[in-house]
Amino acid sequence: MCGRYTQTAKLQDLMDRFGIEDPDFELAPRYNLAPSQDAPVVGVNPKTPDTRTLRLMHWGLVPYHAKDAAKPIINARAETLGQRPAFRNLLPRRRCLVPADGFYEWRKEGRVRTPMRFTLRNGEPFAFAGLWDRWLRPDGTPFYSFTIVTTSPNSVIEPVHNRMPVLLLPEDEAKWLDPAVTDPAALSPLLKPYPADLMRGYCVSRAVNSPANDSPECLAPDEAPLTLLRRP
DNA sequence: CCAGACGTTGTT
DNA sequence: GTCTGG
DNA sequence: CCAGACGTTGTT
DNA sequence: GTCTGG
Repeated sequence: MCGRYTQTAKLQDLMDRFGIEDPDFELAPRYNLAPSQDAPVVGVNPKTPDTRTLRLMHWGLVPYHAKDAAKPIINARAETLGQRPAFRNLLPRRRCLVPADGFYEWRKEGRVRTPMRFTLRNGEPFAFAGLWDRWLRPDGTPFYSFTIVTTSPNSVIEPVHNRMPVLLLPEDEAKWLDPAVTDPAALSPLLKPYPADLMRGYCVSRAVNSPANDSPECLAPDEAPLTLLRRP
């Protein structure tokens, strides 16, 4: 999973906590972020271990060795992160936090697919665990991109989907961003399903289905599926 | 050794 | 670049 | 993830 | 059906 999320508040919090200066792009809330779009990401930069970079990156990892950007990777399985050739070199040094405050999954009932939004119960923003990379376009200009780590679902997500994105516990965010931490064995314990009792989910408008709809309408609780079943 | 892949999800 | 498959 | 397209030639 | 774009 994890092919759509919301990001309306976490940035300032992360900037404060990690001493990041104002970015050179506008901070605008996003209600329906989709793969292949640009999203703000806080990354560990191996060349400047004492600082964190906040920049817009393309959702859909294009590995540095790629010949073209034709096959972006939007998710990475936590279970095999340290083994896959494409990821094992990124895990030690190219981790990132992807700020968010909700994500969407589609519940399947027959052929009806109802979008649901999952958030923390306390409504606080959070961060997905991500990996990023830099690819060089044919013209030599850098292209920054990231992927979101997924894991097995907790009991809140499980009725809807067989995977869920990794939400880092707030107390684990600093470790995920610490360039001094390079041991996969120290990192993989962070990539667990988020505690179910701290999460909730609710149905939202089918407006979410189109990535072109990037408005607060995507956040509003919706009971529309019931009206579809109503008979005169 | 060289050639070719390097990823996930969902759906049937 | 680095791993896998042949 | 969903929505929407699914093509070629020649010319600049 | 399958790929691309958002």
